[in-house]
Amino acid sequence: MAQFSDEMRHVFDVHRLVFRIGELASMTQVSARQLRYWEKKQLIKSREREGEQARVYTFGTFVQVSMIKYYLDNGYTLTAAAAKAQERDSRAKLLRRFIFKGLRGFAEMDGQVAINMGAFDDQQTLMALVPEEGTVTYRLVPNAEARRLTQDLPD
DNA sequence: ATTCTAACA
DNA sequence: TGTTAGGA
Repeated sequence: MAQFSDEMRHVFDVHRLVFRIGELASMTQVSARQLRYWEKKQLIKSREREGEQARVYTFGTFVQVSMIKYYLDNGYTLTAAAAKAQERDSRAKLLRRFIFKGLRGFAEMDGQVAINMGAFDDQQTLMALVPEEGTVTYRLVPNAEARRLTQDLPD
């Protein structure tokens, strides 16, 4: 069993899932022309291979392009679609932080238990105020204040 | 075979 | 945005 895991580990390493422009184009139904154009508009990124000139895209970019394509197909302009995709990505990252470490940070705000949900942006942290009964509310506080208020739970 | 940039019948 | 030229 351990041997299977060792041998198959590389299969699940997303860092190995990189694509060239033709592959990404067929995967997402977004033309190579569009991919180059979107990159020029700073909507997506590609990294260069050492010694090569051909673009290399990561799995994350594949997801990003897929999202932009989705919103594009639903009537959004390119710029708006990219913004939507970025927003979705931010929410996903926030949710992931919450799932993996959000429950470790607790604080008390206004006499209520609050969960530190992680950095919302460069300056603010999202706190979820959880009353004993009723609706959970959310508040953005400066990162420094969130750090001061939050008490990490022991492992 | 595939990708690159620049340019447009 | 598509497509094509001309080079790597």
